Formats: sequence, C-alpha cells, structure tokens
Amino acid sequence: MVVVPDRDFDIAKIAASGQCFRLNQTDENTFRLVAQGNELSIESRPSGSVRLNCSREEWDGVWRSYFDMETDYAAIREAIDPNDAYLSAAGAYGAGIRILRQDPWETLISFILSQRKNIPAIKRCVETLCARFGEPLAGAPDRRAFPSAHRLAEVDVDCYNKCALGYRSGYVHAAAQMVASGELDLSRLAVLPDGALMEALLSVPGVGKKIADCTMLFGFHRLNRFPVDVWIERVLTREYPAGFPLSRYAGSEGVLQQYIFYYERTRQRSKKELP
DNA sequence: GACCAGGTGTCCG
DNA sequence: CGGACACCTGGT
Repeated sequence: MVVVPDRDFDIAKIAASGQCFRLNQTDENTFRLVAQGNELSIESRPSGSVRLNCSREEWDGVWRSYFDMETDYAAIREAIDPNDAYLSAAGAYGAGIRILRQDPWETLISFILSQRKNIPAIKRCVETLCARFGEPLAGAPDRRAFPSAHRLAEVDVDCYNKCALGYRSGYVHAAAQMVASGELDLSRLAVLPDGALMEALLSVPGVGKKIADCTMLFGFHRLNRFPVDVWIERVLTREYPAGFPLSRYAGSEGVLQQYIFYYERTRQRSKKELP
C-alpha cells in the first residue's frame, strides 16, 4: 500500500474527466484501474490523500509517472488570468485532475471508438475488445489487458461488427493493420515534433483533428493540445466570443481543456439530475 | 419512432 | 474551402 498525500490528485475527478475508459468506480471512494499491464485499486480518503494497493517500488517505477506526478498542476492554475472569471472557476472546480500518461495504442483505438458515442458506450466497446482479445493480467487473471495491435490485426471486420463497434469497425481494423505492419510506428512517433505527429495520426482512417488531438494529449502527453469537441465548442461560443486566449497558456492548453470539460459536464449533469 | 450522442469522410455548391 | 449528410448502435 502506498499513500500519496498530494492534494492535487483527485481520482474521482480524473475518472469523470473522460480521458481514460478503464478507470471505474467500484465503491463510494474506491476506483479500479487497468493499465500498464496491471490492475490497481485506488481509494480517495477524506483527508484528501490517495491510497493505492501497490508497493512503493511499483509506485516509484510505474504509477508515479503514469499519474504525471512530476507536473505542477497548481502552478498551471495559478497562471490563470484572474480577470477570467469563467476559467478561474473551472480551474478551481477541476483542481485534482491530472493528465494520465496512457498507452498511445490504447488511446488511439479508444478515441477512434469514441466518435458519436457517450462515455458508457465507449467503455462498453473497450471492455468488449479487452474481454475478447486481451491477454489475462499476470497479477489478476480474471482481468484482461487492452489487446495489442498485433492481436487486433488478426481480427476481421465482421468480428468487430459483432463487438458492436458499428461503422468504426473498419477504422479499428485499418489502424491495427497500420500499427502491426510498422507503417505507423507509435514508439517512433513519440519523438516527433507536434506537426509531424499530428500528420501521422491524421493518416489513420477515422482519425480527424479532434481524435488526433485527444490521442496526442492523452496518449503522447502533449499538454499543448486543446481538443475541441461539441462541449468545448459551446463554451468557446458562449464564454469566449472574441476567442480563447490559447497563446497565454502555451504548453498547458490541454490541462485547461480538461478543467473546462469537467466543469461543463459535471454542472450539466447535476442540473439534469435535479428533480 | 424520431432524435441525439465527446466525429469523420464524402459530396456538392 | 464551407456546409450538408450518412454512418452503426444504444439510449431517451
């Protein structure tokens, strides 16, 4: 067990932020994550600290980086223009969100699946792929890892249709072919500058700017990406008719995007759930 | 049953 | 180049 006292680490908010599809609430204060070939149980405690069921070595070697603990999110929020009431509120509200360092391949496929789907539907598709094609985890054989590109390249489109991927079946199939064949070498892409990485991702069928931005932000940790989906678009129209000051926040645009997204989605939901 | 959901590719003006 | 429209599927 490891206890992380960092107050800027809120697993409930991260789980609700829509960046990760295999982080699920299992109890009032408990979450389960499958990533990095492992299963991790995470408990948020009243004190604000986080308890994880892993060894100190595993935390230091794997999860500290996965949860991006070396980035100073408080500093990013402190840089928010105090005259920007909306962004200040969104930042305060979303404090504790971090941008996870997820696997690029899993991120790419997950966001290809995400188009025209809500979060529960995306999660269902991802879990179906894992259940059918993923390898059992060494430490938890009843759970399965996200399937490799090599494995998914063997799966035919019909099979994806049976997994209820819909018209995204062909996209997943094509992406798996490209990665398994080496035509799209994700580890090589990781060292490319933003423009070249974006261009490579856009060459995958079914990947447009939004999904490429999400893959860059969540799978390649390019914190300067600012994915614009319909929710963000609404905010930009409503709150920033003169344009969002992206250049002021160069290098941390993606973090602000997550604060805004979480702020909007959570408020929307609580509004809807009122009687 | 119509309509929409964290988009993309295509076709048309 | 900008604007419509179809696309699978599951949920209201």
